[in-house]
Amino acid sequence: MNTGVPQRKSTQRDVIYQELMKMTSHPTAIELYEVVRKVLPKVSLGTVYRNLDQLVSNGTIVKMSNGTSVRYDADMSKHIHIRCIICDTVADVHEISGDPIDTSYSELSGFKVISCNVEFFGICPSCLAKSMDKDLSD
Amino acid sequence: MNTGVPQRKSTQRDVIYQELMKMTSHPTAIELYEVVRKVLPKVSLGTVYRNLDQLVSNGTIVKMSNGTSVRYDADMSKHIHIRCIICDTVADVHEISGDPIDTSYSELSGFKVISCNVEFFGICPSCLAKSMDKDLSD
DNA sequence: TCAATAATAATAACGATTACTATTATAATC
DNA sequence: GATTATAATAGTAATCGTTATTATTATTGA
Ligand SMILES: [Mn+2]
Ligand SMILES: [Mn+2]
Ligand SMILES: [Zn+2]
Ligand SMILES: [Zn+2]
Repeated sequence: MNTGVPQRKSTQRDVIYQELMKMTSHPTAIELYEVVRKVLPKVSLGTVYRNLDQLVSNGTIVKMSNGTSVRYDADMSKHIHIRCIICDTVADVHEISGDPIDTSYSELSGFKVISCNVEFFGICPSCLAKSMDKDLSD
Repeated sequence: MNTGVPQRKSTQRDVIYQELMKMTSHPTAIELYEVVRKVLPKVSLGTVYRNLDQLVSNGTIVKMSNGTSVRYDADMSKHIHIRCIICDTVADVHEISGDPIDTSYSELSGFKVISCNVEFFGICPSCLAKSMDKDLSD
């Protein structure tokens, strides 16, 4: 078993993290699994899930969800996300001047704050174009 | 079937929305289902899911997710959320002065913006107290 | 009243995630 | 280097939130 606390070296975890770092697509566990398999063909999906959870727990990566899919991001630089409600693409918005939100808000409720996710929802340029095409053919 | 667009009157949808409005707990679909059953004992879980989706689609309510549970909120006033990573409680933070985030950030990526969710993650006062107790008994 | 069809209840199916278990890999001790 | 303890893994089964299906019911408009 593994409850996330003790941690010894693991080739699988290293590859999972390295491959995630290379990606800018905010992959799901399964999408990342397909990538990791190319390096470690015998890796199991459970190992990907377990290690992603660990990496999230110790603050090495972040995960986000819209209720449909859970996506992971190894980019810990300050940025927010926007997700297309049509195709589920997640794009980064790095051009943040100053703190996007005031962390002190959260302290009002007596919580010990660990992390924060700011996520916009909308329609991506590609899906916008497609819906234009559709409108024209009416 | 129902793809969310046409909409005629429905007792079930009214009760689902009314009961959600009474709650401040940000219930899951199943939690809300248990409440709605007390009013409409024959309601089906699928109806709750279908109508919640509809209400989200037309902007009447919002949903949020941390990857584990999807929760719904009928409170559309400007506020953000903080969720306990231990017990999954979601609390409101209403004391927002001005916009918590600058919506213009998202426009940089060419998306048509529809909504935004700001969610903090942390440990709630109750779970903090419990972890204190635990530490003492070590 | 009557047709058209949106919405529902009941149930089956699906799929992402988790749990389980025997085996393997790691790190510490001797 | 051998021994030991146990974290981590691969493979698989089980779980469970959500969707899909379908026959039936309710709503709306003519
Ligand atoms: Mn990102
Ligand atoms: Mn709220
Ligand atoms: Zn899109
Ligand atoms: Zn808590």
